[in-house]
Amino acid sequence: MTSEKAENDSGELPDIVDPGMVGVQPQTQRGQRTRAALIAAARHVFERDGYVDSRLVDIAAEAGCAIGSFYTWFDGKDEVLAAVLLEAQHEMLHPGTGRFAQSEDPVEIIRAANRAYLDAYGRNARLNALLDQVAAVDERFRRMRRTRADAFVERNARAIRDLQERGLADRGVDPYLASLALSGMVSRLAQSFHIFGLGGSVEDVVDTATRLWTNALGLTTPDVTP
Amino acid sequence: MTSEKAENDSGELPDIVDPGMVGVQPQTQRGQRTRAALIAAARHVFERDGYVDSRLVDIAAEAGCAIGSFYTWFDGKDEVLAAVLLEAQHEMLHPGTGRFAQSEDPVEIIRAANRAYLDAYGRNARLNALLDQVAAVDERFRRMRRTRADAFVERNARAIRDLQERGLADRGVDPYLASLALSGMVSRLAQSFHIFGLGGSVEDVVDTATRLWTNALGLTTPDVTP
Amino acid sequence: MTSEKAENDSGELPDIVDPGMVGVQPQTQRGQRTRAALIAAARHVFERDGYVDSRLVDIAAEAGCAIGSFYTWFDGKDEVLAAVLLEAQHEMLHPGTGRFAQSEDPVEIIRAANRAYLDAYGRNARLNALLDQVAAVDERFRRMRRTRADAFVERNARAIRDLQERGLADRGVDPYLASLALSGMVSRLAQSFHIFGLGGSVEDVVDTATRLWTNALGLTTPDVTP
Amino acid sequence: MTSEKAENDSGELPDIVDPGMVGVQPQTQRGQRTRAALIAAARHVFERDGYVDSRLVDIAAEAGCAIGSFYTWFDGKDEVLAAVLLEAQHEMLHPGTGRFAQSEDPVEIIRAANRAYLDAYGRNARLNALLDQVAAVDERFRRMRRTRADAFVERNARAIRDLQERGLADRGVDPYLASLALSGMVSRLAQSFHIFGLGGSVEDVVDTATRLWTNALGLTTPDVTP
DNA sequence: TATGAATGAGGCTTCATTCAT
DNA sequence: CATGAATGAAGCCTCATTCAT
Repeated sequence: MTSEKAENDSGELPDIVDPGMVGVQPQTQRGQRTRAALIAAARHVFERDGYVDSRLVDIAAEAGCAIGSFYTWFDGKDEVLAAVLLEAQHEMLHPGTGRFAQSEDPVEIIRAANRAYLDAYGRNARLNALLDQVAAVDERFRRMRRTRADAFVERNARAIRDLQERGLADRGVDPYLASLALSGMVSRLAQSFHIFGLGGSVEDVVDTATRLWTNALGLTTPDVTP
Repeated sequence: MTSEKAENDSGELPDIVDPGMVGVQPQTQRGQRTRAALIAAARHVFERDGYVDSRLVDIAAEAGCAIGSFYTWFDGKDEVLAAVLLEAQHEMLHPGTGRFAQSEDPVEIIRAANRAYLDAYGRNARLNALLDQVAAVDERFRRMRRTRADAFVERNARAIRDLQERGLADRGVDPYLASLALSGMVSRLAQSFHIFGLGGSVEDVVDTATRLWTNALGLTTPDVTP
Repeated sequence: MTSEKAENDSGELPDIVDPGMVGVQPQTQRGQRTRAALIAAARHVFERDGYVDSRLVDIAAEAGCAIGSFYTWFDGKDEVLAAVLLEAQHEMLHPGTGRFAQSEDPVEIIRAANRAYLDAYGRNARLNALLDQVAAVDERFRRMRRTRADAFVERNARAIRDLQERGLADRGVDPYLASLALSGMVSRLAQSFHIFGLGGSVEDVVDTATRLWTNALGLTTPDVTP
Repeated sequence: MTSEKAENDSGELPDIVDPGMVGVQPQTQRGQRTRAALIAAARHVFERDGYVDSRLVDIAAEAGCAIGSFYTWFDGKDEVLAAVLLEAQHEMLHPGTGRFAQSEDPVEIIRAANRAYLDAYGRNARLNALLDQVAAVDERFRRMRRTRADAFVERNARAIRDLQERGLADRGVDPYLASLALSGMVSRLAQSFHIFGLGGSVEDVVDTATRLWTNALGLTTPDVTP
């Protein structure tokens, strides 16, 4: 487990953004409003123009306040971005598999997790693309993305190890490496689907991902009869 | 060859960079030298500072020529980058699976392809990271990366379809989607290994990738005996 | 007393800071406290950061009050500075030579005055440096410093004239010019000693200053025997 | 001797400004001209507006070039100032006592030195004031001023020691401290005269300075007859 | 009185691009 | 072809000051 905060018993994933990184906290309602407006405006502008090409002037204008007010709450572009990501991280980290988790069938659990991941990715598609962009440019956000990815990889690695121990999954693969590979596979599919505009239905993608995942682990028997 | 997906008979992958994008061709030896020095310098500076944070001034300095000379050969930063990528694209597109391709065993062919991909990725790791970075910022390079990725996906999709038709691979998955997923999986592993510094040996990664890939397609029988 | 050179009968030196320049006088105890805290904080911040580089925000923070409260009491940075100097001016103007003044020996009187000056300068060294800094930037404080310097020059000029009239000091020099020169000399020594960190003991400096001063006026006989 | 470069045999004072501090050296005549124009313009603007209140825009405008060109040659305001001072330092360090130096009479030598100092100070009065201002704000220039002052103090200290050894000057004072005091005295007079607008003629000031200086060292016999 | 958020003019700085030699 | 100086639009950021609560 490389993430900073240990995962709790309920299977929650740890937070990613260091809250100390996100600027000053307002002490009045008015400040609250302005700061929130700035974060919303920043998300909008970032998603529209990209991080690199965005301008603080536009963010302030979109938030309906002066540029100086921006600096009342944030130290710069990177700090609002951190705040934007902090706001979005709950949604992005907890895809909400809960509703399907009651099933006993590992395959169904995996299918549910994949569908949840794809959905959550879609709801924050532009923000995910943004994080990719900014991670390519700024070390701090690269770490942030890495931490987020690790959270999923670790969780899935545990699940795989569990299946292996129960004699359900192929013991010929290292659970961590396998998780890294398969989690990456799903993440890539999500990217292709939601960002690059891969055609087809979500269900097809979920099905394929699940089939490959379970085949790979030996949970299902591939149909290879000629 | 500028078409995105065409492939010639010899099994070659298509070129990615539009040659019309890479600047002026020198008429003299002196020009030849300057232009080549600029490309080498650009690659060096890009890999060191990243595309966004690099400065033409540094590239010219590294190449040992004046900034004016840069504009003799290229129209701007993006054009040198295109030239840099053009120079590297052969290496990046043709990992050189040839030596193992003679084997009849599909598993060995896949293993060889995975190893070749990982090696090639490693030899151009920083350039790959660079392409990721720049793709996040510039549409044209996004397309370029996409084209490159597509080349692999298409090739692998054909291979999968072939295996399915020969009754060797699981018919339950769409060959294109499966290729997209599995190619992405290997690409992610390469990224983790060469860029993010995942521990372990290349062989472990190759083994895991191959095992998962072949399991997923039903080419191998996973070991799940309790 | 705002006149520049007037001196009252008791031999006191005139006040330097125009009381009309130092802001609003509080009507309540609470106001009293806040205002005093601001002055103390301002002195602290000014001495730490210098006048030019200091920020009102820091002064307010140091005083433990909001920036708005600052403007309740002062109109700006210059006004607090004036208040700071007003608080310190008594100490700076009246070095307290009294204890030695009873001596009849002119040399001893001069020595006592020099020692008193040096001591007083030291007790307010940082504030003196601050006044120098601010005088270089703001005409009003330049005048203030000038007035303060003049007070000493005038007093010493009278003393020199007195010694000349009593046949004890060299009549070949203009008393005012001589006072300007010798007062400046001692002031510079104080600066060197307390601000620039000249080595040596205070006594050495006092001795040298006194010897040179009295030699220069012919009060003592220099030792020049080979 | 605390200055960086040792004084040469001919009695020259060492340079003060570190030439490595003054920006880029032009490689063409055109660059030469622009850079020189910027230095001249900077001196003009600094002397008119003071260092703190001066704006780079004004300097560039005065030099007749774009603001970007300023940054071609200097890294910022401080660097031009260093260049300005470097240009002026020869004049300020070598007042040119030569014409009177042939006299054997120590008193006449001192008088000549004082007159030369006062003249040189006057020719660069505004620059001296500027240096004072900036020294109050920036450590680097404080050191520069200090070095310059030290050069004079050291030179005069040597002269005093020499006179003492020849049995001409009061042995009761430490030569370095005495030089510090007397050099400071003359410097203060120059300041009063040229910057603060002290009335009277230069000759009067020179006479007083010389009389006090020589009295102080015992080179002359003060007139104290009642 | 005290608070703390809002304001915005104005300075600084960067660097891709142009151009005269 | 090469050179290197000139250009200036465009962002960033600061902080004294104002103002509503």
